[in-house]
Amino acid sequence: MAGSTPKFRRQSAAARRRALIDATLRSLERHGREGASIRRISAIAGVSSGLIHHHFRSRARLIAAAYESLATELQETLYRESADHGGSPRERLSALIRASFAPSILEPRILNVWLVFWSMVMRAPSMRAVHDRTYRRYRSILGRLLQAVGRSRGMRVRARPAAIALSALLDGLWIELCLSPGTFRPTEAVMLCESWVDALCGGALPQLLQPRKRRS
Amino acid sequence: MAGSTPKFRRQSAAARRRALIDATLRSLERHGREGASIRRISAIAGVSSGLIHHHFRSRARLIAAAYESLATELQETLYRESADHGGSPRERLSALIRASFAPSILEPRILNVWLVFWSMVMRAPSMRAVHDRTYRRYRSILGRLLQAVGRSRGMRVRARPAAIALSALLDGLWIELCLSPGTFRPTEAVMLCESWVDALCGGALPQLLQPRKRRS
DNA sequence: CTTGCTACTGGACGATCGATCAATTAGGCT
DNA sequence: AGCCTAATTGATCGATCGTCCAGTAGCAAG
Repeated sequence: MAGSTPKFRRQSAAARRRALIDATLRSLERHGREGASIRRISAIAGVSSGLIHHHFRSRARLIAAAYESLATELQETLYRESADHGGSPRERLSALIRASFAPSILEPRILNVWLVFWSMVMRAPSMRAVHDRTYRRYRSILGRLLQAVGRSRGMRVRARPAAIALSALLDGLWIELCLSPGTFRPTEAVMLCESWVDALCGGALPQLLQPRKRRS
Repeated sequence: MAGSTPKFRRQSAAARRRALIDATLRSLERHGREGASIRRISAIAGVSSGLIHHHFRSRARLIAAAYESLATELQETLYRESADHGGSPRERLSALIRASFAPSILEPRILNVWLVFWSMVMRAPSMRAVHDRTYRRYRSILGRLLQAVGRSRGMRVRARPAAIALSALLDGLWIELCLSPGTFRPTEAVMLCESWVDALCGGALPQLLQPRKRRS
C-alpha cells in the first residue's frame, strides 16, 4: 500500500536541463525532423510536456541549447581523440581525421540531428549565433593543428584558409557517407583527407602557405 | 455579371505536375521545412489543396519528384556552364567550379531546400533512390572532367576517388557559405577548389592517380 | 509533524497538419 | 448547343502540434 513510489522525482534545475537536452538529442536521432516535438522529447525524457516550458521558456530555446551541447561535445571528443594519440602534430591530425569517420560519428542517425539544426540556423538568429561560435572554434582547432604540422615540415601554413578547406572536405565526405553509406568506404574518406594534408605539407598548395619573404 | 471569368483553368496533367513541382521548390525556399506542407505549396501554386492529391497520390511523392527535379536541373546548369566556356578541359572545370559558387547557387534559401530533402533521404527509401541516382550522375560528370584534365597534363587520374573528393570539397564549402555567408568569401572557396585541382594535376595527390605500370 | 517552496503534472486551447471524397465546373468533342 | 469527362474545388476528418496554466506533490527546512 504505502505510497512508497513517488510519482516523480524532483531534480535540480541544472540536472533537469541537462537531462532534457540529452533527451532532445536522442529524440532527434531516433525520429529525425519529427523528433523535435515537445511531446516526443518529453516522452523520451520520461517527464510531462509541461516541464519543458518550465525549464526552457520555449521549444526554440531547448533546441538551441541542444545544438550548442552537441557541437561542443563533438569538438571535445575529436580534440581528446587527437590529443590522446599525442605523438607528432602529424599523428595528432591523423587521429583527428580517423576519429571524424569513426563508426560512432558516422552513425547516419546523427546527420539527422545536424540537418534539423542547420535548417534552423538560417531562420533563427540565436541558432545562427550558436553555429558561428562553434564553427569558429572548430576551425581554430584545425587551423592550429595544421600550422603545427606545417611547421614541423618547415612550411608556414596559413591557418585560416587551410582550416576552411579541411573542414569542408571533412564535412562533405561525412555528409555523403551518412546519406548513402554504400557509395564509398570510411577508409577512403580518411585517405582523401590524408592526401590533402600531405599535399599541403609537400608544398603543393602554395596558396595555403605564407608567402615567402622576398628580399630586394 | 457574365460569368466571363472562370474560377479555375484546367491544364494538362503534365503541365500541372510541373507547376506543382515548381511551387514546391519555391515554397521550400521561402519557408524552409515548414514550406513542405500541402497547404503552403498549393497556396503558392494558386490551386486547392486537394489538387495535389489528385496529381501525386501523396505528399511524399510530390517531394520526391521535386528533389529529382532540383538535382537534375542543377546538374544541367553546371554542365551547361562548363560546356559554354568550352576551351580546354581545365577551363571547363574552372567554369564548373566558379558556377558552383555563383550568387544564384549560393542563395542561402536554396540550402533550406536541400536540407529538407536530405533529412528525408534516410527515412524514405524512394528519396534514397533519388539521391543515389543523382549523386552518381554528378560524380560521373566530375570524374570525366577530372580525367580529361589529368590526361591533358599527362596524368592518369582515378576518376572515382577524385570525383568523391572534389564533390565533397565543393559541397562542404557551399554548405558553410550558405550557413554563414560572413565566414569567408566565394572567391576563397573557388581558390581552395582550384588549388586542390592544381595539386592533383601536379602529381601531389598520388593516391588519386593510376599506379604506374611497373615492369619486372 | 508541519510548512512552504517550487519542480512537476496533465489537460485545455486554437492552429495546422495530410488524407480523403462528394460536388462542381471547365473546356474539348460530337 | 448540349454532353461528357476529368481536372479542380473545398469542406471534413482525426491526429498532432506548441503554448499555457491551474493544480499537485516531492522534499528540505523549521
